[in-house]
Parts: sequence; C-alpha cells; structure tokens
Amino acid sequence: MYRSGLRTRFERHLTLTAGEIATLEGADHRQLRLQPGDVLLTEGTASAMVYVVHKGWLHMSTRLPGGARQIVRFHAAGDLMATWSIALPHSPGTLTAILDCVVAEVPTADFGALFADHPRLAGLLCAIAASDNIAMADRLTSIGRTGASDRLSTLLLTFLSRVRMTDGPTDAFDMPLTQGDIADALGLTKVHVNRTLRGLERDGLIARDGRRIRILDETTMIRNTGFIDRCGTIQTDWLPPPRDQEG
Amino acid sequence: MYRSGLRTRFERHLTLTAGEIATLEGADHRQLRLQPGDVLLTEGTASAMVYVVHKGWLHMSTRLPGGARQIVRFHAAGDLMATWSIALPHSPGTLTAILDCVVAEVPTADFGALFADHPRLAGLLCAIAASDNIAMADRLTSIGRTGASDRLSTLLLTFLSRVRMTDGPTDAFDMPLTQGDIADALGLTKVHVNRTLRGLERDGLIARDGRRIRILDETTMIRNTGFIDRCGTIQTDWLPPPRDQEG
DNA sequence: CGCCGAGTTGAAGCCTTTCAACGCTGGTGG
DNA sequence: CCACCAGCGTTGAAAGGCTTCAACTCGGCG
Repeated sequence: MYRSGLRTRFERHLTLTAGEIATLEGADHRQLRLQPGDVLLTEGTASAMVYVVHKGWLHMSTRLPGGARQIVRFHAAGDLMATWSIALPHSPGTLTAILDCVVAEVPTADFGALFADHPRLAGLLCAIAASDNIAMADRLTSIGRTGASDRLSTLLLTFLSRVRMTDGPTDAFDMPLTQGDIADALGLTKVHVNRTLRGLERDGLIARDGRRIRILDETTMIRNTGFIDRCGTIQTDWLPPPRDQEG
Repeated sequence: MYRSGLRTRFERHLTLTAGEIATLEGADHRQLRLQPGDVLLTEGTASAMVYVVHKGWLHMSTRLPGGARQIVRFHAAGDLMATWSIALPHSPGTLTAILDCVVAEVPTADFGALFADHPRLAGLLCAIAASDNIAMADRLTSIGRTGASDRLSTLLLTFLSRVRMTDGPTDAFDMPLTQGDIADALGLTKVHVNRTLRGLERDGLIARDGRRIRILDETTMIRNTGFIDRCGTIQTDWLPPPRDQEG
C-alpha cells in the first residue's frame, strides 16, 4: 500500500474530505520507478499523461537546433509534471530523472471527472499551475538579468529552500546535479560554472565537500540576488467548498 | 453593451452554452482603460484581482536589487493577467500598458463559484495556465541558450504570430516596444538590441520603416531559432461536459 | 526654442565562451 | 588483478559577444 502522490501534494495545502481522498487515491494509474538519467518522456512525443513525483528529483529540458540544452525546471516530491498534456498533444520537453525516483502516472482523461466532481481540488490544481508560472518568471529574471555568480547563488538558494521542506532547518544539502547540468539550467558553460562555484567558495559564501554544499552566508547571497522564497504556500480561501460537505 | 473579455477568450477554444455565457458575461467586475506607460498593478502590491485584456498590449516585468528590469511576458487581447493572484497575496511583478488598453477586472473570489458551477470553464482555465507555462519555458530556452540575433528573431516571430491571430495572414506589424523594452525582454542592452536589429536588416531577414517591421525571410529565421509556434490551440477533448447540458 | 526620449554609432573593456589539457573515480573487460 | 575507458571536475590561455560609456541625431511637445 502506498499513498497517492497527488494526495500528498494536495494535503500540503488543504484538509481533504473522505470523498476527495478516495478520488485522489484512485487517480494514480500506474507507478513508475526511474534511475538517474532515465528518461520519462521525450520532447516531441505524443502523451496524454500527467505525472506526480512521489520520490526523487527530475528535470525538464528542451533542445535547440544547434543541440544546446536548456533545463527549464526541476521537479521534486509532490510536484506535478507534464501538466502541459492537458493543453497540448505533444511534449514540449524531455523529463529526465536525476535521482532514484518513484513517479505516479495520471491520464489526462481522468481530469474531466476531477473537475466535474471535485471543484475544490480543481481549483487547487489551477492555483498550483499559476504558482508554477511565477517560479518560471523568477528563473527568467535570474537568467536574463544577472551574472553567473548571482544566477548560481539563486539556484543554490532555491535548492536549499526545497530541501528544507523535507529535511527541516538546515544549511547544507547534496547537490544532485553535475556542473554540466547546472550550466544547462543557468544558461552558462560547465567551465564557467566550475569557476563561479569556486569563486563563491573563495568568497566564503559557500563551502563544498564533493557534491555536498553548505551555505555559509545566506544573508549576503539573498541580498545580492534579491532571492524571494515563495515557499510553496498557496492561497486557498477562494476555493469552493468540497462537494461532499457543501452548505 | 460590450462583450466580456473572458467570454471572447473562451470562445476561441469552446462553443459555450447559454449558462456559461451568462456566467462569463457577469464575471467582469469593472472595466479599466489604460494609456501607454500606465501601470495596472505594481510589484509587491496586495491584489485579489485577475485581469482580462480586452484590447491593447501590456507586459509584466520584475525588478532586481540593482534596478535592472526583466520583462517576463506580454499580454494581448484575450489573455488572462495576474492569474497568480489566485495563488499568492502579493503581486510578483508589475503590469504596464504598452498601447491603449481596455482591461476587465475579475475578483479572485468569484472563481470559487466558477469552479463549482462550471467545471468545463474551470478546466479550460487550468489548460490555459498550463499553456502559459510552456510559453515561459520557450522564452527561458531562448534567453538562456541563444545569442542576441536568435533571441530577437524569436521575439519578432512570436509577435508576428500573435498579430496574425487578429490581422490574418501578414508578414509585417508595428512593433509596440521601444528598443529599451525589447532589451529588457531579451536580457540584453538597448545598444546591443539596436545593433542586432540592424544586423538582421543588413542580412535581409527583416526590413524596418520606423516602428514597422516586415519579416522578409521567415523560413531562415525559423530554421535558425528552432521557433515553434504553439499557435494558441488548446486541447479540449478531456474537459467535462457543461453542467447545463449534462447527460 | 529648448528639452526629453528614442534611436544610432564608435571605442574600450569585461564577462563568458571556446579550446585544450590533465587528474580523478568508478565501471568494464581482458 | 590491472589496464582501459568514460564522465566529471579542474585549470590555463586566447577569443568573442555583449556591455559600458559617451556622443550625436531626430522628432514631438511644452
């Protein structure tokens, strides 16, 4: 027996009713296990599935004519992936595991019933999509308007914030990405990522031990980058009441 | 009498029922008129409104500690703006008019009833949000992994595509942005935007006459940039039936 | 008439890339 | 068991794309 990834995610924001829980627990169509480097979905492929990360980390990336790769976003436990499949027939990007992952698969066709029967969950789904949009806007600003060390700092702060959601208060984490991956996420070269990483280390902002990274001067890094931790809270006050507890 | 911006947008994707139309026509809370440069909403402001562009163009921008500005996205007729307000209490960006605009205001509080009463519209709303997410991913890739001329080409192709939605087949349009705006949208300086624009002109890819831009060699530009026109179509087959025509 | 914003151009400088090489580690096969 | 290879991290030197700084034009507007 396992707990639905969707349920876990939604319970982060709402107290669910029995009916809602039943629907969410029944939503997972199939459960997939992935190893680092495994590709869940390839750019251009037809797909009618949404995925929920149960465990592990993945990223979504796109490729350009010249072969260059851009990592567009990261997905950790509780995240919905491939939400585009409710809007588009073909995948605009590739989903790749960067750690051992467990992922649940939900056919987009099932979302029709979800919207019809559970307006509160549908609303939350929409709010999550809106929230994802902000995260993308933040990344765009970082990449478009800051230099290498600020971009890198922002990425590290984002990961730290994400790790804290599961590990509690900490200032260190194991970076799951290679320097090449970091480069593709930040729009830099891996060579320059290396130099920048060492620069942050030299300046006493971070410490490194292999892949383990410790944030030494979070205050300065936040001040330099203007980093805002949107901390994953989502407003739920506007949502309609759950259908099985109306009135 | 005017037609609701939301209704116009939704009819782009669906044939609405009488009940749905009534709801959408009643949704607009207030109608606002803006002139170029007018700010609809300022970064950091508390807001509980979603806006629909009825006429004109706007952009959303964010600012960094150093004062640098990044234009995160553009909004044209039919677009929903500030959808983040269903998820966050404070605006993560500034909405600014770049042309004469008419904008409709919808309180987020009204979305609860929309989700409860019109699951099909709610689903479409969610699909639009997912689709917006892809557009952001495209821009991220363009800015993170291409040089100035490809970035600029992609922007021009995007605008052309958008203009064609209203003007029909054409290969020219009036650029509503200053070169400084373009720079802030592409993560470049206005000086370099100017040089790059002249470069495209010199290479025979575009022609300019004041603010009017003609795309001369769309094929080459698309080949160079890998531009994909997602052309605004959204899958609707998974949506639940409208509530007033169920069964 | 004078000012301001937008567009334009040149020259110098910097950040990042490119190219190239080397050390290290873990996995594979002889 | 060890040689070999591939991927990752690291470093140096040179090249390049973009920025910065500065100046000048042009058209609209008070």
